Amino acid sequence: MPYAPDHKAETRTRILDSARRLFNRRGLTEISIDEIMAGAGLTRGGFYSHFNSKEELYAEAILHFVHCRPSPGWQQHAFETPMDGSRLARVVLDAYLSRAHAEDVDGSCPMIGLATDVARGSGAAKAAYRQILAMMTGIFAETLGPDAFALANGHNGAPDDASDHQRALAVVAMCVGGMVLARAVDDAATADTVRAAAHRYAVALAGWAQPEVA
Amino acid sequence: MPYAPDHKAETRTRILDSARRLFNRRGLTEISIDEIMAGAGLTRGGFYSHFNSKEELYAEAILHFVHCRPSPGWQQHAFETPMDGSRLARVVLDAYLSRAHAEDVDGSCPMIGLATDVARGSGAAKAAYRQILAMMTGIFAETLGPDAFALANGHNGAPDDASDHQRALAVVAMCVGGMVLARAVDDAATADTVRAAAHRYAVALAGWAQPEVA
DNA sequence: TGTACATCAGTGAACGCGCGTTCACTGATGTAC
DNA sequence: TGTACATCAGTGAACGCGCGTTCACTGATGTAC
Repeated sequence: MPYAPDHKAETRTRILDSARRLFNRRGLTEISIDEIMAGAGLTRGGFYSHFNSKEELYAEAILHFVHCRPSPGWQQHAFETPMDGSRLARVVLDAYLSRAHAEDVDGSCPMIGLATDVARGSGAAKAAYRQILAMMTGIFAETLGPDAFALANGHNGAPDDASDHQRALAVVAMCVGGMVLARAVDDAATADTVRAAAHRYAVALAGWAQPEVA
Repeated sequence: MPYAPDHKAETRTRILDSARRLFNRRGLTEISIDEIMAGAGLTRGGFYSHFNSKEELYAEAILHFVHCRPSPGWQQHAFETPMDGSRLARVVLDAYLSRAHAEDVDGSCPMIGLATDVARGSGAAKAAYRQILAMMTGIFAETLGPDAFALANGHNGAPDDASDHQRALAVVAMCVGGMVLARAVDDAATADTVRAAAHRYAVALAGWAQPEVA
C-alpha cells in the first residue's frame, strides 16, 4: 500500500476547493482544468484519476460548498460561535446580504455566483443547486416571525407549515435576487442600494424586527 | 450607392436579434460567432464589419432587449394592449413571474438569463444591465400601494420617493431571484413553488391586493 | 535496522477540435451615361 | 430602356491559440523480507 489510505481523498478535496473557488469566479466554461489543478498544486494529467469529466467536477464542487469550512470573509462571522436557530437565521441573512459577501466572489455562495450557469447545466449541477436551496430555505422556515401581509389582509397569522415554507422561499429569492443584481451592476452605489433594499425587505418578510427605523 | 441606405442597419438588427436569443440560451462563451451569424442567415466573415468584437456585441445585445419587439410568448400578453401605468405594472409582474417566461429561455429578460455572466463581464455589459434594472424599477416605483411593513411597524405609510424606490428595487430583486432559482432547479414542482412564492410576496411587497386568498 | 520491490498518485507531451479573428476575394446592387 | 461600372456587404479559407481528454511514463511511498 503506497501512500496513506486517505492521501488520495485529501488531494481530491484540494481539487474540489480549488474548483469551487475558480468556478465561482469565472464559471464552468471560462475556467480550464489546468487552472483548477494548478490551484490545487497539481498538474493537468492527474485530473482524470479523480473525476470522470469537467461536468462531474462542476456538480461536486457546488455540493462541496455545503461541507467545506466557512470562508474567512463573510461566513466566518456568522459561524464562528454556536447559537440557537432563530439567532442563526438572522445572522446568516445579515452575512448573506453583506458587502463582504458581494465582494468575496471566490468564496461566495454558489447560488449567487453560478445561478445562470447552472440553469444551462447538467442535471447533476441542478440537483446540487436544489440541495443548497433546500438547506437555506430550511434555516429560515424554522424561525419566521409573524406574516405582516397576512395580518394586513385580515388573516389571523396562525402558524402554518406550508405557508411558512412558501414565505421562506420568498426570503431566499430576495437574498439571491438582491445579490445577483448587486453583482451584475457596474455602479457601486446602485449595488449597495439594491443590497440594502433586499436586506430590509427580507427581514420584513421574515417577520423579524427591523434593526432600526430607517 | 449600392444597396439601400438602411440595408446594413437591418442586417445589424438581424444579428442583434440572433445574438440576444442565443446568448440568453447559452451565455457569452458557449455561443460562437458562427452560430450567431448563422442564426441571422449570414456567415462568419461578415461579423467584423458590424461589430468590433464579441464582447461589444454582447453588451449591445443586452440593450437590444429594451428596443426589440416583445417576445410572442410571455411578453405579448403584457404589451399587446395599451394601459395605464398601474395596470401595466401589475401585468408586467404577472408576466415576468409566469411559467411561460421561465420556459422561454431564448426570449427571456436578460436580467434572468445572463445575470451571473454579466457579473463577470465587461463594464459595457454591466452598464446595459443597470439600464434594464432602472427601467424595470421605474415601472414599479410609480405604482406602489401601501407599505404593509411600515404600517405594521407603526409608521404612517406616507408616500416617500426614496423609500418607494427602495421598495421597487426589492420587488425587482424578488422577481429576478425567484426566476433565477426556478430556472436553476431540476425539479419542475420546486420551480413552480418558488415562482408562486416570489409572485405572492412580490405582489404583497408592492402593496397590491392579492388576486385571491390562497 | 536496512534494502529491494510493487504500487499507484501524479507528470507532461500529444491529439483533435473548435473558437475568435483576419483577409483577399466575390457578386449583388444602385448609378451614370 | 439598356449597359458598363464602382461600391461595399457578405463569403469562406486560413491562422494561431487554448481547451478537454488520453496515455505512456516517473518517482514517491508503504511493505515484505
